[in-house]
Amino acid sequence: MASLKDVARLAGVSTSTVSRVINKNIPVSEETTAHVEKAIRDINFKPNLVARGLRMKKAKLIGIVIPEFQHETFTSFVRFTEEYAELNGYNVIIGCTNSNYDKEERLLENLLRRNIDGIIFARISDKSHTLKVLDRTQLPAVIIDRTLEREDIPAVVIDNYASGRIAAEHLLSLGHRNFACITGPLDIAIVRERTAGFCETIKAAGGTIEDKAVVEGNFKYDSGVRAVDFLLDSGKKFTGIWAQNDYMAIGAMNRMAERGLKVPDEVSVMGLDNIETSWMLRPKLTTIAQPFREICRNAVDIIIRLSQEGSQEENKEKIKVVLQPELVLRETTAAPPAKKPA
Amino acid sequence: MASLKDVARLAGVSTSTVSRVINKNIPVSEETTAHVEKAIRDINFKPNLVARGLRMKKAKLIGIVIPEFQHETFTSFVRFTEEYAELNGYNVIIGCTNSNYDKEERLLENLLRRNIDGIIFARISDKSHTLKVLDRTQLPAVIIDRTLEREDIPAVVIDNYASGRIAAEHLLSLGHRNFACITGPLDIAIVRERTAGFCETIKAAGGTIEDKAVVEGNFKYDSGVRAVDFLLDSGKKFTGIWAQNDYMAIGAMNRMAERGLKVPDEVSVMGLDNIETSWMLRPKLTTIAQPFREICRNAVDIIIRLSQEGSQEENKEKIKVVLQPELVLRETTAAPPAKKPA
DNA sequence: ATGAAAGCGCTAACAA
DNA sequence: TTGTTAGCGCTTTCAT
Repeated sequence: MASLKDVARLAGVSTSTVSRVINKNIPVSEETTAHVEKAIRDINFKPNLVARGLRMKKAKLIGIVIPEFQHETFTSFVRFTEEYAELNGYNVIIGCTNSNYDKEERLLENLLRRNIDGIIFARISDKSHTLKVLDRTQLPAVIIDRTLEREDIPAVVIDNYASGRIAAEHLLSLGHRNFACITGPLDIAIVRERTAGFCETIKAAGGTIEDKAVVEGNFKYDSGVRAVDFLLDSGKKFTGIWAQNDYMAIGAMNRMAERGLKVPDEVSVMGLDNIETSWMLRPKLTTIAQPFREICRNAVDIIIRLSQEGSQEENKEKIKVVLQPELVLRETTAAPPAKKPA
Repeated sequence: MASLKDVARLAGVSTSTVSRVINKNIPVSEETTAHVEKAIRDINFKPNLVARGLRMKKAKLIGIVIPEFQHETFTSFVRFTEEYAELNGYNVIIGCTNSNYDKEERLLENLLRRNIDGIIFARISDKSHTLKVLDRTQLPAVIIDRTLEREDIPAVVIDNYASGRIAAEHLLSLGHRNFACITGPLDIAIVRERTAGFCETIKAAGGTIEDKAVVEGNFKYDSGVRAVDFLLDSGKKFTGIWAQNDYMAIGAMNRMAERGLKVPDEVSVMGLDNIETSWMLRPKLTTIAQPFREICRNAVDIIIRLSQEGSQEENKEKIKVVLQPELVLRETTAAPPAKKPA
């Protein structure tokens, strides 16, 4: 691999001149520029990013840390982060914690030792050790898919209240009056917002959703199954149910089918996320799409901006980007049956 | 962040001594070692990986390049590569080409400029420019999920012939005699192997699979749909069908349902991969599992070994690891109906 | 067993 | 506008 020095020798200039030509930050005469550029082309020179990274303490590298790979939401985050980062000349190091505290710590540490430009976190915990390290190091960081108590870390999220509202409005517009909801873990703020959006919209429209018909899940398939069992076993009446992600919605839907409830004839089901599986099922799941690409675009933008600004202390405005989710109409919602369900 | 120099000063030794203590490659007296280790602990020193990367021309970084994120197979590759790499102290840079030639080139180039230790490719093309670059640079590389014409690049694959055999054997054992198959793109060697495994096993057992009942797909959902349309429209008789990945199998299954064919009562369907969606469907898809974790473990092992050996020219043994797929029995296969299907 | 010094490839003062 | 020099943080001869 050719180095700056090779180019300099070939072009008959100093290495700093070559560096200037490459970085275009300091004026170089047109003539010299031409020579240097020719030399660069001739030996197909590309600056070594490790050397640059050592010198500048950043090297166009972004880290993304996700809690798991099984949920398509997280692979979508990785996908679009990589896509948008690469478009901007950044590469991305990927790390998956599996919600393992130690691994999260190791990951963060290694990323720091690599002089990365910034980190994007999906779903980090409020109490995470990571947050302290982030404070200490001043490393640009963005959190996506949830917010934290402390608001000094930039966040990109969807309008979670709106997602609940959209679900409720759609179901209400079909004529439903009795509802149930399967939430994510209630210690997460966005989950409470989603729930509020759903329940408040329903109540404002005169619909009914009992407290006991709001069942806490954990975003996994099985918790959708269990929630339906609970709802049915305790005799809750509902014709419309919203699960706060697609996996739970699918679990719920399958379970209802097993228990003889027809979707959407007897119960309408909605999810959130719009994962691939949601349209491969029969009936296809009506859901609410998260704008994954937009989320990542914003997150990457923030990292790049922060990293270029340097850590200008004054610049501590709170950054919070809120994006709008969108209804995806498919086959699991319909008007409620004429008479009340069992 | 503390540096080697800080440790050296604190311990009252030279930086080279500290380096030796860390790398344990050159003897250091027990006493000095103790001092240095204490100093390291005291200031919580961790060697900067960028500096090390510059100096050593490798920095415990592995690249993985996939063609897309939509197929769960590829995210699984990323998942387990990261998992196993991290276990060995490596981080991974992820790149997705979207089958875009230019991006593949840029990605490779950037990885090289980062002095990575090696690259894992999923599904690179035979004619790829990348292969030439790989030759030139001597960078450790492994290809997974397909083989290349040229065999000097290490490969980790499943026994694709066996996957076809397993599918056929299962269907035959249920009593099926008439078959169809939806393949991947036939220009890929593993696809031809899978097809051979399936067809040859069927024929050896006295079953029937017409040439025209082997339909070429492209591994995507839609091609499964189209294949079923073709098979049904052209009046092919079959009670057992194998699609060479789960997406096509699901497409096929949904399409058959739409056209009034009951799965598994009238037709048995099998896939390959064992993606998450396959068990969320109803009926759950009977399929063949790829040992994703094992594939990645092997790939990472090879990279690490190759990268540590250095490029010992003599050491050019062909590396090819073949792993066994495994039948996953679920609900889409059953004995064929008593009378022939339409 | 240890230290001094050079250098990986780059950028950024500082001089000229 | 350009070159010289130092240095990012580490490893590795080469001395001692």
